[in-house]
Amino acid sequence: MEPREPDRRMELFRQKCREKGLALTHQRQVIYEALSQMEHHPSPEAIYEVVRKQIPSISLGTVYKNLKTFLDTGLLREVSVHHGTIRLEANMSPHHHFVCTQCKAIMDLEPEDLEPVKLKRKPPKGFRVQRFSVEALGICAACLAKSERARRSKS
Amino acid sequence: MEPREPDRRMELFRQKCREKGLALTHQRQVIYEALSQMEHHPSPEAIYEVVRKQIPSISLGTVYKNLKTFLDTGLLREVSVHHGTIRLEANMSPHHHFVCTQCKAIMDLEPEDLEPVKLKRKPPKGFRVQRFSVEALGICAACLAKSERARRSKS
DNA sequence: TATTAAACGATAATTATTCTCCTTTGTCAA
DNA sequence: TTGACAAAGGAGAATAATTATCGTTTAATA
Ligand SMILES: [Mn+2]
Ligand SMILES: [Mn+2]
Ligand SMILES: [Zn+2]
Ligand SMILES: [Zn+2]
Repeated sequence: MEPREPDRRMELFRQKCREKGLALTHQRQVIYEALSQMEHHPSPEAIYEVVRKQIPSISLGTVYKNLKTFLDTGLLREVSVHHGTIRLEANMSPHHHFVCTQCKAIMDLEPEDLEPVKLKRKPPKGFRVQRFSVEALGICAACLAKSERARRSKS
Repeated sequence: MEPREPDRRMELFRQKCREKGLALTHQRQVIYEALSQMEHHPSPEAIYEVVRKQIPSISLGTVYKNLKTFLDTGLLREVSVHHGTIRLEANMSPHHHFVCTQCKAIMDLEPEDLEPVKLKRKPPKGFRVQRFSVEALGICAACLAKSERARRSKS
């Protein structure tokens, strides 16, 4: 992300790990630093290829495990909101979606229910925008009720 | 999609198949009809489970093959834009993305470069929206150049 | 410095998807 | 109608992405 100040970024990372009770392993630091220097929103494999140059013995499993841990503790963000199985629809009219991040339920969001999406500036050099996809991410009624119930039974 | 007029919908489907030179098999019609009656933006597995009730001998491979064919011919839409491998980033500040649908390249779209995203109406009953994800889908400069070159060498 | 839970590495297992290959079926011309 | 043939289907193997298992190593901390 910030190309300058890598030391500060890593110091924040170490602090966050301490806060969350995560052991500060060499692997974790190299994985996090590699990802934060990559501008391309990489896949685990792509991160693995970079990290391997510094720790040739690291395993792909370790990369996956730590990326998951980092996601769970809010150190990283998943760009690909639906990266699981493909989801399809026959409704070809332009529209958007509500997506429950827990159960992956998808509901329609009609374009007339949304303020028009519009760029204020030009896209990156040479990029041709064809359409916008808007997703309202959140929690559906069913999942909300479920987590309510869980919370109540604990207290 | 339209709960009424299933006959009209299927007639349009058959016409589209003829146009595109796709054989009108029983399997294809059942798959398409099943999907267009499902409101839930299903996965191939979910479609398979429904279709199996009408054609118990159908194979999952056939479902996958035809969904792909339908996507290629513009009969269906893929809701999950990035359904491949997971993509990550360390940049936790709220922002959006440009996504090349060919090579899956992802570039940042800063929120100040976009008109604010806002719902005009309430979300579906009980749904709690946490954030919006906006993706400007299109073709990146590199892929555009590549397809230009391909087109030119053909003519 | 010794203890110990957490993390690592190797590898097996799982899941989603695609491919291969042989059989069946839809299309189209006669 | 029917016959030829390419397209499509079915079974199952193969591949890709991800997760789980388990014995070994390491970071935390007393
Ligand atoms: Mn939809
Ligand atoms: Mn980004
Ligand atoms: Zn839900
Ligand atoms: Zn591209």
